[in-house]
Amino acid sequence: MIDPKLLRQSAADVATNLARRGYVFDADAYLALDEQRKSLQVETQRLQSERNSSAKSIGMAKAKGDDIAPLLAAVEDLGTQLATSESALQDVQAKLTDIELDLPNLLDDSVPDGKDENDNVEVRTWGNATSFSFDVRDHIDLGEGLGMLDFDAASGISGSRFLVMTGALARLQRALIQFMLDVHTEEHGYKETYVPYLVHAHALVGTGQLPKFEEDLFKTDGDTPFYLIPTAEVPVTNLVRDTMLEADQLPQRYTAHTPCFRSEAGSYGRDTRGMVRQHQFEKVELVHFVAADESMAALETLTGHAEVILQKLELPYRVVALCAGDVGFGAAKTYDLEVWLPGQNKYREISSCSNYNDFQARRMRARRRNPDTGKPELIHTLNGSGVAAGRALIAVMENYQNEDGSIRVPAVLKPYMAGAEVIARA
RNA sequence: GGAGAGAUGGCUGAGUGGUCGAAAGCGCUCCCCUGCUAAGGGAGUAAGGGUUAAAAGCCCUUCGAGGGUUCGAAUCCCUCUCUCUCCGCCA
Repeated sequence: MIDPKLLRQSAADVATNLARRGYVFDADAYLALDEQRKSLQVETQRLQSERNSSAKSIGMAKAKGDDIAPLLAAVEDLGTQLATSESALQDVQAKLTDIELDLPNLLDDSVPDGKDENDNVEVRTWGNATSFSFDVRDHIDLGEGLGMLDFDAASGISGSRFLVMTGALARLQRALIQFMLDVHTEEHGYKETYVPYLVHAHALVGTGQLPKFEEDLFKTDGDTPFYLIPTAEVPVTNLVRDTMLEADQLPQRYTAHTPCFRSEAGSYGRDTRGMVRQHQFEKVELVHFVAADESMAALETLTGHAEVILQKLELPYRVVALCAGDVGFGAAKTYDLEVWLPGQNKYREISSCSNYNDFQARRMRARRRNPDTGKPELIHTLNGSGVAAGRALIAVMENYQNEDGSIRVPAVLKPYMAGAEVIARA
């Protein structure tokens, strides 16, 4: 959520910033609504004040034993007036809140202009596109050739966008997850966490998936439904909801491995083949909680931590700065890591690292006490994939393939694969 | 699933219809005292919002959330969420 005070004072500037995303913020309509709110609030508060003082004098009169009947008569109409005024105020405030929850975050000035992913800016590359002396296969051919990847079985159980893996391939994904968690906890100072995969709506409002993106989520039945998490970002970031942190408790870094569940509504026809886009996938997530003035530096650090994973796996990748039109709803700035996939002959997103600044913190009421002023202030939150395990598995399969369809095990994963060098058809 | 008890400020915890935004303690800030340290004494210390150019001041809201009763609700009633205890079941 954008600071409502900023919206009121600089609505035009906010509209200009959001226009870079292609988002139309009707500043005049908002300000007109806010004017309504203001006059209703002044009137409501005047009536409330009147009620409070009369209630107080009735209380004192009663304590003295005086007759309170005339006092009661004097405030006869006040109740209904107040009720009318209060409910009108509530209506307007609800409308304002709806607008505010719908507004994406302000973009950082360093975000490049652009409409969609074609306008993203390459920041750096690492490694060279893997070269082969034979015709490369994609991960589907490789996995099915090994007899370890079965989309037919999965669709029989759950339909499209699910997969079944068996044997060494299933283990390879587990190895990737273990490896990533170990690097982040042992080398990058993250605290490993285990979190719920089913969450209440308010947690998703806190991180920004609700109320706007309900159709992207899976939801259980019942009066108080659960939502399946679309990313570990949701439960992990909500660790600081409604907290007041002391200065020495920041920064904090958390990592978690969770499955992620996404309905992929609206992505019909995209990546229908293979395991690139699934309803259920595994991911290792990184989350930072930092003081306000540290978040931009933290974004660089966080991105670097995700990059280390790809470097250790010796997978070629590039870092792109997302352009204004491609930055996600709650983020102020985002770097994507794109890994080289020989099977598609292009780079594909494997990690997305974002600085949310105070956008999520405001929704969650996550604050720290400023040691200089003694006053509470919103913290900043960041998160990034470190990295998506399903897509990392694809990248390993395709980049480490042999001519006979077997797959070499990356050096750093061998300890997690009982020392196996190669995955071959059994 | 059944029965019960709870949710109060940064934290612990009093408060069961009126002058209660809320005792006390802890923590924190400032000051004093003590030749170090430990300890002691005093004062201050919730958040969000409105009014304002800004501040001061004044006002409003907030005692888990939402409704209700009342002139008046932390306190009474209803619903929900969460926590704890006991029973049952269970990986």
